[in-house]
Amino acid sequence: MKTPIQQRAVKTKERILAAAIRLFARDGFQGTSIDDLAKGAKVNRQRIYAYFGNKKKLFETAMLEVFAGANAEDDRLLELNEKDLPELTLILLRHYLDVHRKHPTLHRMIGWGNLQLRETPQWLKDIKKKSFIHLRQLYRTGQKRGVFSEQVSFDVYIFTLLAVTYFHTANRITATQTISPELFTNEGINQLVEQSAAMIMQKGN
Amino acid sequence: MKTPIQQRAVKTKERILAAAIRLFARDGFQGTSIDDLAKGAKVNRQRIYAYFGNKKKLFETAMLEVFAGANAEDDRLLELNEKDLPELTLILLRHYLDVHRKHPTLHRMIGWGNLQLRETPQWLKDIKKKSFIHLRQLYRTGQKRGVFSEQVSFDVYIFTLLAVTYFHTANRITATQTISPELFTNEGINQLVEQSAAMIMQKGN
Amino acid sequence: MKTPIQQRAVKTKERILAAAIRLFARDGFQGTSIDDLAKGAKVNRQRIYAYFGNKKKLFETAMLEVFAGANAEDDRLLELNEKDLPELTLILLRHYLDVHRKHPTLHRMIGWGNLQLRETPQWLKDIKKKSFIHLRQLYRTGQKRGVFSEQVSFDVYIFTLLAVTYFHTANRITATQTISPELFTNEGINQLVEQSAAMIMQKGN
Amino acid sequence: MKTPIQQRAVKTKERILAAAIRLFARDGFQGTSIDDLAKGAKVNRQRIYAYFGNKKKLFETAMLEVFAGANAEDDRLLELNEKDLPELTLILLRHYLDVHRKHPTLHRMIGWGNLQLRETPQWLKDIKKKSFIHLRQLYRTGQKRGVFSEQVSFDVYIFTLLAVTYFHTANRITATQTISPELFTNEGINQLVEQSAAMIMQKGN
DNA sequence: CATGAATGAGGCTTCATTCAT
DNA sequence: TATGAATGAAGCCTCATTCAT
Repeated sequence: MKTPIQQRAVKTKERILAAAIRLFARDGFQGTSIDDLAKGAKVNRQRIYAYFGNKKKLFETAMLEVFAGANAEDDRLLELNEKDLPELTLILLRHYLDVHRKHPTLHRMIGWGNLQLRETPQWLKDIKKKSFIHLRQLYRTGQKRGVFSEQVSFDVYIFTLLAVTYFHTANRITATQTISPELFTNEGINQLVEQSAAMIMQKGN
Repeated sequence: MKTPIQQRAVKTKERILAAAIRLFARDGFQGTSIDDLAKGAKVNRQRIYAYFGNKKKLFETAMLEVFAGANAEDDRLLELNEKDLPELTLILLRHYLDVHRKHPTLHRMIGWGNLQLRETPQWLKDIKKKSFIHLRQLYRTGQKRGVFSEQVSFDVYIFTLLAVTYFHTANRITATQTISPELFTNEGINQLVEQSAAMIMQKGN
Repeated sequence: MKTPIQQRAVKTKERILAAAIRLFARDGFQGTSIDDLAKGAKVNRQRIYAYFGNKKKLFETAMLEVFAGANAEDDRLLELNEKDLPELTLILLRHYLDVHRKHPTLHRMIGWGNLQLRETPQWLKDIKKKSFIHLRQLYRTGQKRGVFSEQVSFDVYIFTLLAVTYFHTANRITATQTISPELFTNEGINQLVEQSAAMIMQKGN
Repeated sequence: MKTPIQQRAVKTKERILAAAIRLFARDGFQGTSIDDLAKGAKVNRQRIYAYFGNKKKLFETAMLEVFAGANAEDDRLLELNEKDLPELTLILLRHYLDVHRKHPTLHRMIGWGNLQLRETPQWLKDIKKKSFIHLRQLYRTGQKRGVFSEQVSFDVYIFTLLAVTYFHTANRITATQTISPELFTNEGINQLVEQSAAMIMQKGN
């Protein structure tokens, strides 16, 4: 019994998208050819155009898919509550590092996007909104309780956490040489997380 | 004493390198063609091969040039001394942001490099060494005087500062949407710097 | 008696043929893709192959349809009789211009055909025969009565009329520039018809 | 001793243009591929782009070349004078037929142009102006002397002659079948010319 | 030193057609 | 009857590079 033709198409489309994510993340938009994609997906070149229009649209679809996939992890953050306040920075640093670890294409897509996009894509907007609303409230509570400084806004706080985790993931190659290779060993990562958290949360000290 | 002909050659070579920096930073290695470079430098295509061998070597030369140029700014950091300790974090954040502002190709070259290079280039190795030696000593002094926590190593400290400034510069496009557009206004940048510094240096509070 | 399904098929076939005439006339054989045809007829690509075999056969069918449709207008000429002899040239010029006006795809199909066909298609053979038999007889009568010169054969006479009307219709774009734009205004057309008729029929003058 | 490189380039460019005229005239814009052109000119594909930009520009250049070449023949018409008035129609019909015979690509380029161009190309303008100024004056003289009717403008007169000669050349394939094959034999052409001239110039009869 | 000519490979995309449901 | 999936070839054009002057 053969697979219904529409399901075959779904599989084909998925194969293309999977290959697109893999290859675009690795080699970028310009570094990936339609031929590479077709071979990577084991698909006829023309199928790509049938399903995704052109290379650019496929790239955007792949990018969106990666962002959405990675961002789904942030749902876990909604379960954080006041009990977690003392360790919040540590938890968030570990969480964002973990997201990058689980979604190794994410930082590369962010990188390619920032380098190649001239304008901000609208679909990015609010992608992190849901978790941020929750975290912002939690942070506010933390400020009232003296866990966080009143001087430091939530935006700056979360910006710093995202910066550290992104920078650590994306700039491994240059930072290994320019700063210190030890920060990128397994042990180094732990130290980084703990010391960063201590530095940022030293209010309580 | 150079002959006029040699001087012309130097000018030509400089024009090519300048165009290479400008175009490679903007469009990346794959996004820039030899023709673009030739037109950008107002030079015959063949001159590029005569002076730089091939496209890849020219890219590497351009990258090195950008890194070296930007890094020269760090010499200013050697003048920092113990009097600056209380405001060190603020000073450094401003300095690194300023470097990116003065060398707008830097973060893009770092980005392309991190995405395209498979291995760490050796020449990056000690590029920041000189300023770091000085800063590390200063930081140690700060720790002894209780300005900085003993728990936080210099590597983590400087890593965080570089992360924040790089992230702010390089991820403007995505971060504008996902985090907050206000962090990228002139006023927002000041707030970011001051609050970050406060957060990181709050030991004293 | 046809079943609903068969009627649907007829409608589909007609839609395809109508789209084919429209698109082939406008863009030619090579300029029209099967996809264009399918979209133009709001039909699945495969239907075209089911009904017409392939692109070439569809083109030939469309061409034949246009020629036949336009030629049907010539039945009106059968009603011309000896009373019309003095104005015959005028009548015919107006008639052929009118045919082109009513069948704007005709001259384009003639054009594509003459440019693309290597050999004369057999089905064209006697397409104008019926009206020509009648007109030839009328012309002979005109010659006997001194309306037309004995020196000029019917073939040359009718050839000239067809040439003038076809040239005016088909070569608008080039003739507008090379000869005179005024011949292509509404008023200019009338002048052309009347002066041509006068020129050709000036025997009586 | 080798050919100077610039002369080689000239030869190459000429080969491309010659092939373009031959192939575009035969198969049209869409029917001719860059590969066909490259092979036809025994040239690397890329040379076409180096010298002519793209396919469309090459087509336009070829078209212009054909028109200019054919039009140069019209200089002969400047030598016509009042002595030729009685046979002017005959002379012109023969001349224009001769032009088509010597420039067999002309009518095809006109055909492709009329079918494919949406707007009138500006460069066509005035291409026939020089000879027309002379002929118009001659025709006016003929009218004064009673050789041509005052009723018939020069524009209509010359339009008719061009229509007949173009139609005969371009519509051979369809007209052979629909009108009469005999008009396209050598003898038939003579009859056509003479009878047409007689018909148009019968004023004097 | 500098230029323009030339090349072969590969880029993205669309084509006419056939297959499977 | 009708549809969507799939294919391989070919379309135009640009690429990085080398050659000849």
